[in-house]
Amino acid sequence: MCAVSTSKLGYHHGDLRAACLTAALELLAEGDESTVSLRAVARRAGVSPNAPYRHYPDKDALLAAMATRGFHDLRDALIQAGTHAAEEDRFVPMAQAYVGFGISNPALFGLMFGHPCGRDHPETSAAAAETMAVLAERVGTAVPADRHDAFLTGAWALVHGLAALVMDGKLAADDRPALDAMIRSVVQTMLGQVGLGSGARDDAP
Amino acid sequence: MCAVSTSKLGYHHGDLRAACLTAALELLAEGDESTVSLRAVARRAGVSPNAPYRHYPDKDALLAAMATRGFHDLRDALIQAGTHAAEEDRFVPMAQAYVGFGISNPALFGLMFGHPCGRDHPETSAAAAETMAVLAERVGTAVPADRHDAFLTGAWALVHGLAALVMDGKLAADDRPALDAMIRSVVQTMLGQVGLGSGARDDAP
DNA sequence: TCTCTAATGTGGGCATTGTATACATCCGCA
DNA sequence: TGCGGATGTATACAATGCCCACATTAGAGA
Repeated sequence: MCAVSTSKLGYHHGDLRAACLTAALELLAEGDESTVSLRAVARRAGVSPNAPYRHYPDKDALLAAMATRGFHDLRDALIQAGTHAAEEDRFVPMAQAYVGFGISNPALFGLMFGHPCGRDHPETSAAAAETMAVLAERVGTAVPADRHDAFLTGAWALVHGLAALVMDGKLAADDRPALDAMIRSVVQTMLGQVGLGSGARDDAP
Repeated sequence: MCAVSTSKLGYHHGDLRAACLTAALELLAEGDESTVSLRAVARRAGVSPNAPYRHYPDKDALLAAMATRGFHDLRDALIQAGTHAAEEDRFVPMAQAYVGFGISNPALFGLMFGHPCGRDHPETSAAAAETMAVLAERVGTAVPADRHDAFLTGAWALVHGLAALVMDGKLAADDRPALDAMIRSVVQTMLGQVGLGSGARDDAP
């Protein structure tokens, strides 16, 4: 996996920076945010407790790097979802991808949006902005001009709120197809009036 | 403030349970979630580090109690906002109250929705459900029946997403009136056609 | 009024965590 | 060959969550 002269893994690790990041993401996926301690990360990377400090000034920096990775993954998922749909009906699959990302990576999602770690880290903020730009760009074309900003904000808030509520267990989500159908129904109900959405279709694809 | 036979505050505190809760809420308001340590709470309550354990089995129980209080406050704010408006235009002030609560108590809001502490605590879940029931009840009357569930889910997701995004700094919110105007614009754009919003009817109740 | 008991608060202690400092080791370049 | 900077280690410290044994007190029953 590593391609940076991995030969013997002796005193020097090779690419400890990346190893810490993946170890931290694994730990986060296996548990919740409290599972990610710098020492556990170091342990998993097979390295002394303080070694990560050579690559991240403090724990928040590691968390911010994780959040950055999360935003990039979310961005890619949104792009892919957007390309597989007709221009007028892009919003539904993108909403499904957005919520789906949250379902698949709940702790990471919480880190990306809930944790203050990204606030002071420009890389994380940039990644977040980039992600939202995808949403805006892919959807903005089909929006009536007079309500452009309000609609974009509303659409973004809608998907984000859906994801947050589903992840919080406030909305039933045991079954993925049922969840996708629910998202489709909600999105079409909310956007069908504004000029987006595909009219009156409410069957699953 | 306390009315539980506060006489001398000697060895026994009088109502340490409540004192811990308010101390914890103060600490949360002054900083972020990491500011709330059980020991700091005990310190502020003027009591030994382990005294809180007589009233809360562990830290999560205290956090859950805080979240419960938060949900009750949010519920009250929603109720009050809903009563001060005409029936058809209730949703805008309620959305403003929802977001306003988040702005005023960002750390508490994050605790209420982001933290897994409320998951295992039925009191917290009940308070959350109660809060959402207010939103649903006050709005549900004006919704077309065929899309009832989808609309309620969407409306809830919309306000919740708005709050989350504003609090994350993704949406400009330096000025409160401007924020309220933005919320009004977004909500009316998304909901105006469905039967709510500032719409076409003008009979006063 | 006196005593016993359970509730409540204290004190000491342990493992874990984030982080600072000093030291060891190694790679690349002169 | 030798040296310097980058990288990892060792040691240490304060803070935290939580467990245990003990002290204190309030209040019910005699």
